[in-house]
Amino acid sequence: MIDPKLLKENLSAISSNLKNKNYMLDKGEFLKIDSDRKELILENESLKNKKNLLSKEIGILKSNGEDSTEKTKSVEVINLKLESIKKLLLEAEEKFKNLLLNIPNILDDSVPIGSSEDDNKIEYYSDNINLLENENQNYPEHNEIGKLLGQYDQEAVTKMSGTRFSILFDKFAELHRALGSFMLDIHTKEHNYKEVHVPLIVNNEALVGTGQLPKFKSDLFELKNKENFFLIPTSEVPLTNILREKVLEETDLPILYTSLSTCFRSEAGSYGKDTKGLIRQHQFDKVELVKFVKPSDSSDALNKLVGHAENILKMLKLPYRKVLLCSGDTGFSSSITYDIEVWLPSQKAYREISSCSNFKDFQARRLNIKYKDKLSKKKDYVHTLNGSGLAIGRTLAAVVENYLDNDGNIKIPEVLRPYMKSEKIIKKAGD
RNA sequence: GGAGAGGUGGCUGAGUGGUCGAAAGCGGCACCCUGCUAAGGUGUUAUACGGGUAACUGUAUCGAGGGUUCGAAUCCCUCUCUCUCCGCCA
Repeated sequence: MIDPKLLKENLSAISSNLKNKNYMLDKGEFLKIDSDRKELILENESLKNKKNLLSKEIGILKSNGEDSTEKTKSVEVINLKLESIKKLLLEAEEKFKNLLLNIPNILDDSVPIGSSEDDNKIEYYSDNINLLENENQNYPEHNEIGKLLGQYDQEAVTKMSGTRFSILFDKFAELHRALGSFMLDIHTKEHNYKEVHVPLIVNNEALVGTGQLPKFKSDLFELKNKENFFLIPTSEVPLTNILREKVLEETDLPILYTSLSTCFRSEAGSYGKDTKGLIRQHQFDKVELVKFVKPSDSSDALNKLVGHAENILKMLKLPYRKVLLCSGDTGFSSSITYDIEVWLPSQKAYREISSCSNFKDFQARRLNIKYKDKLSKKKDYVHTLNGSGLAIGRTLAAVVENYLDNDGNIKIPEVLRPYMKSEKIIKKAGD
């Protein structure tokens, strides 16, 4: 959530900043809602003040055995007024809050202005270590490879769950598990994150806190037989909500959490996109990285976070590039976002495999997560960041496609071999 | 799922209808005293939001929400969390 005070004081500047994110702020509406609310608050408070004073006087009169009916009547009159004001105030507060909850985060100054992904800024290409030699050849897609190898069966899963789900067998299943373990091990042992096992179902408030709600309900799966329950679209939600309503000591920071979890997305509005394979699923696994840091550290923390995601790709020797998203492509809650895109030979394209964002105080404000400054002892909102480290299904696809050899087998990346019972090659089915 | 007990400031813990934002102690901070990392003394010490240059001041907050009342930490209802016991279960 945007700081309402900041917004009010810098209305034009912030409104033009948000315009770059394709959000049109109605300045007049904001000012009106804000002043209406303010007026009601003041009236409410002054009436309560009168009431409190009178009640106190009544107490004194009564203890002296004096008559207090006059004053009691005055309070009754005030209470009637308060009742109607309270109603109006609640409405005004609701309106104000709704407006604020629907305003996206302010963009960082370093975000390039642009309207679509064409305006994103590619900052880095890795050495394309694994690219197969013959670039003109048509490479099979990971799902086709999987089918040939007997590890993947789209028809079977469609019968039980429908499209956008997958079933993996045998070595693919093992590879999937290995990737998760490998990533978690690197993040916990080398990047100092604490591993967390999270719930896959969360309530409405948790999702409002991280920014998925109220605006993006259609992207979520909501449980039907139980009120106010949603499947998580990413473990960012439970991980970030761990510290909700907390005041941390400055010395506690930074706090780094990582989690391997299943994620659920309705993928509404993406009909026909990425219909094959593991790229776009209703259900997928992902290792998530979440950071809570001091505001002064957050920009550095983002660079490190991106580095942690890149590290996994480097260790897997997968070709990738790093992209700074332009203003129009940066998400609702984010101030600045880097995407890591992995090379998929079959698509002859780089595809997003990680998205790393600095939310600054946007989520912390919604979740009320603060820290106490060591010197000034003042409380302030922490900054939160998160990124994928990485999406398992897409990583598996990338490994399968990039490590395909000329015989149609897949070499297991060196770093995964300890996790794969020293299997080096996924053999063709029936061998 | 059933039965019971409980949730008060950084902590311990008083407080069952009025001057209670809340005693006392501990802890913290400031100063004083003291010839030395002891003991003692005095004062101070919750948070959020709003008004005022400021001194100061208003509102809210005793797990959460609602109710009764002129007035609620205190009475009533609902929820939630913790603890104990029983049942069930991976």
